[in-house]
Amino acid sequence: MKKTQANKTQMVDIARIAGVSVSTVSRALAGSSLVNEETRKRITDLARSLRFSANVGAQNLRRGQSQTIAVVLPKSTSDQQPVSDPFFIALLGELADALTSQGYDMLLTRVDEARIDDIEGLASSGRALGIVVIGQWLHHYALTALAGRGVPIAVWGAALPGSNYFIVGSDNRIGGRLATEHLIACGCRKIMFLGDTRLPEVALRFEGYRDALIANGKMVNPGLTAAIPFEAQAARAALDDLFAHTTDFDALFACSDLMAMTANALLSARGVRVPEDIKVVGYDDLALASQVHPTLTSVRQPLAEAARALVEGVLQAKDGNAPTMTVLNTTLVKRESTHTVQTAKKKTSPSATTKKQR
Amino acid sequence: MKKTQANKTQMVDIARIAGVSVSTVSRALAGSSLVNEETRKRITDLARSLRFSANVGAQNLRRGQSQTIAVVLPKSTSDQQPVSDPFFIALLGELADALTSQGYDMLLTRVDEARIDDIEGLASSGRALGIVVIGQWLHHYALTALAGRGVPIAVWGAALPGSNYFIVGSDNRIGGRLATEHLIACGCRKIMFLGDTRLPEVALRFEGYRDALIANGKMVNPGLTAAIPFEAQAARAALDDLFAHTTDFDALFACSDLMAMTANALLSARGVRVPEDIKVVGYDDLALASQVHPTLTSVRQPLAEAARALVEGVLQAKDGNAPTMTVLNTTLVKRESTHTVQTAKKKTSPSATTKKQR
DNA sequence: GTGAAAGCGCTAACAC
DNA sequence: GTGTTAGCGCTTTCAC
Repeated sequence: MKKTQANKTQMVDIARIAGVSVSTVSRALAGSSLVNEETRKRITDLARSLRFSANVGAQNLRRGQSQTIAVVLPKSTSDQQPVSDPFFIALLGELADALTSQGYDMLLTRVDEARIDDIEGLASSGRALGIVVIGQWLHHYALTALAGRGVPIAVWGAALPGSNYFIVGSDNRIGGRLATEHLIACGCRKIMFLGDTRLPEVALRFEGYRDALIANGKMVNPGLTAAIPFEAQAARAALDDLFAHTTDFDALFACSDLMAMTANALLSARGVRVPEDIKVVGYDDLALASQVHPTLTSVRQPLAEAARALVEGVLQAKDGNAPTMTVLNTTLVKRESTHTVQTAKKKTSPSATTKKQR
Repeated sequence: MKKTQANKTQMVDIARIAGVSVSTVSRALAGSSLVNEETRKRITDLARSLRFSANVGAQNLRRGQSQTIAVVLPKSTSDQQPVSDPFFIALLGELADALTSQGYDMLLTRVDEARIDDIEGLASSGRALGIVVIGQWLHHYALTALAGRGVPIAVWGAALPGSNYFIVGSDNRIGGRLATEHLIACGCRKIMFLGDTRLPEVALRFEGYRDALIANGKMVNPGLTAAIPFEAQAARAALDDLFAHTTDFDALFACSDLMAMTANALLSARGVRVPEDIKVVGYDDLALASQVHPTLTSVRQPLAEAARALVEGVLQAKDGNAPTMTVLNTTLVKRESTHTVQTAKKKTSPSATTKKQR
């Protein structure tokens, strides 16, 4: 008895039954016009009734290419959280759809940030034709090295001029600006910026924040900046600490919705009301943003477009094209957390209780 | 010039440089003890410095098996949401880790529920050795058919006795019971059950709910049941409608944290306080449950274990073993949303405003 | 229009 | 210990 792949039907079986050669089966199934219409129908019908699917590995081997794209979700070594931010998940979902609709398989891998270099194997082993890297990154160097070695990668992140790999991101600077302008328009005068500016994307959002302040004749107040991390637990601790020390602000601009929600929860627990006492803007416009109370004003990034651009990027990278940066539009979605309230304001508003600067 | 896989180094290159045959390279890299220690070292060093990874497709083809497991996330046709519930994401993350740590690749696919049968191709094409199906399902029939055809599947869901495929789930009945008992212990007397009992898992949770009521000498009140769907938008609409018609309850037991949070938000918007006026228990114990205000009491399902069991399940299914059902422990995590408050209760408590039954 | 034959990159008998 | 050889299931020349 021949050693064969766990009794799966294969082309040779179909060929035998149909009384043709394997090549004809292959051609028929590939929709080649070289094959007689009648035999083609016979073969395709047979294949369908046998629930035949061609062995993809063999196809790839023969064709010298794969139809799979790897998606890499970095996880920080410290943070053992399964998946950090819902935002990445949303992007992941869009990626899955974008890939599927274009006929690619999606290989999902979570890699320890410390071993980011390992992802090269995904491409060099032929498992995937290219790699999409999602996530916050302080990894510019590693990614540059990978791309330099010819690994096809496209990265979700901030547009860093002169990088040698494909980057897709939203316009963080405009995003920061829109959020801040809205808060200013709501009458806020002490807008606290929440986010770690060491991250390129956050740095750009901060620039937008500054742009908006300056355009309105204000200055950036260093006391109104807090380097809150993205990771949930750490963010909560940092915010709690922050609010324990100061409440001398009348608005928060948080660099993620998760952060904004956590801030809301902590403020709420302290008896501070949103939006009456403090207005809050988040970033990402998660589905959840419209489910919580108060519903959250947020900066939306066009995820479906992002996914398409990332796929396009890897494919281009694979073909050896020069890297590009795709910057997508951001928009502000206004909701309850920045509503301007008509009713008499409590004089106990925290923004009135302490003096500027701590 | 030979047609070769986009200039990737392969075994033959290493063999040439090392002055040995391809088989020796293969053996050395596989860690075979048959090969001389010295040559092995030479070869492995060479491979490392060349950043060589063996072509996985060729390996699989030759070995007649794949090291990939497909994970399927059904999406309802109506609901165009990228990914429905954060719970599934959390499970997905755990699955990714479980698979990685056991040396398997994860192929992620989202399929339209209507075309659930298509997933057979993932296995029959050799892309994956088996399939993990995640998600709410009214698909028992389709899954049974798949398993009947020999497709190795393991499913996250409710334990349905006599099924022909591997099932992993948590103890929904105990979960429902724990939640309800806790609410009873908190002094609640009109506990509303939120969830669509057409779903097997929800039906079991409802049984647990009933168990707890009966054990405490109470009866199930049909007016205290609402078939809220899991999907966020629909859930919000259904809850909004529910609360518009009745507030004759003093506790909510929601079948997902997402549902509980939405309920919280809607109640909050109506001026109802949690936990002072109404106590709320969710299900899933999302990371978010401890980030919102009030923090949410919830039933936890052990996701890491679940992931391991699912992987184990597919592997067993692939080997043709008889299907098993794995029922994991559920535990109750108590948080603010069910705190018993000492301070004087407002008499405007909604639970006191209307009469039993609507 | 169809078949025969070669070979994708690798592994595993089987020789030596 | 190492090399030689024969495929894994498929696609694609090249014949006819």
